[in-house]
Amino acid sequence: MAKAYRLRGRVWIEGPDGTFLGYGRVVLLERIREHGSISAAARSMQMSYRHAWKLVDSMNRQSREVVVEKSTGGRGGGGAILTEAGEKAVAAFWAAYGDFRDFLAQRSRQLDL
Amino acid sequence: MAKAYRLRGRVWIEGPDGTFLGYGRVVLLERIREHGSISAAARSMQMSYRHAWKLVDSMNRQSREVVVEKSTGGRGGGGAILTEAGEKAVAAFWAAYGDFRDFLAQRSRQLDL
DNA sequence: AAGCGTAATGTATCACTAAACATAACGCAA
DNA sequence: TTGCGTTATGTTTAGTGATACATTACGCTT
Repeated sequence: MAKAYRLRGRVWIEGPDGTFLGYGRVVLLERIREHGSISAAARSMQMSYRHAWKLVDSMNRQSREVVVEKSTGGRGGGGAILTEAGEKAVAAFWAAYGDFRDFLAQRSRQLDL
Repeated sequence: MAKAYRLRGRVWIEGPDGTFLGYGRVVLLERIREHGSISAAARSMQMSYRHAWKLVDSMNRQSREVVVEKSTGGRGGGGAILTEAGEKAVAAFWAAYGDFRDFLAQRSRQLDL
């Protein structure tokens, strides 16, 4: 039996200005949908708010329609919600990601070294 | 027409001790085959000798049979050659890499955002 | 014995990214 | 008007990996 080699990798969706969606970004979007705010989403995944905010800003700037709508002040201090466009982006990424996982698994089996 | 999004990514072959082969490592192996030494190979791709040596060492330690045979001293100061096992490893990586390129191209076309 | 170009390593510096801090602005509620 | 939790940003501080330097070992050639 061969040494346990396997094919691994990463994929992301890129726009004209660099990375638009990657694994971490998509998880962040889902956490925002779940928690209703960028700060709570960041906390839930041990990410600094600063970093999370920048990622959301990057995604919003690269998307035709914003993926996250933010509000400041008010009851609870404000918050953020995932838009329809955001939902669609998340789904598109997971679809590609799932196929990629399949590709890696299949190709790992074919490795002969 | 949609904004020009595309799927991008990276793949590598991983062993029990981390990365075994990646794009840069395989190019390095090919340069070693071409130039006959680690130092000349490193120079040819603007890589520091230090780094190139570490990569070769990592690959050799992770492979059942070494991928590069090195000799020190002697006429020309020594050198390095790609072994048969090395050739096989290079070929295996390019095969997976080529399929991955196809996968990305195909999936990029299917992206609807 | 001396010289050459390479392998082999240790140490230090630089570059880039992520994380940590530190505030300000905002708008509703009490 | 004060307080609260969030968005919004600037600044500073690690942490990581690549790069640069510096040195030794090696073995053939002349």
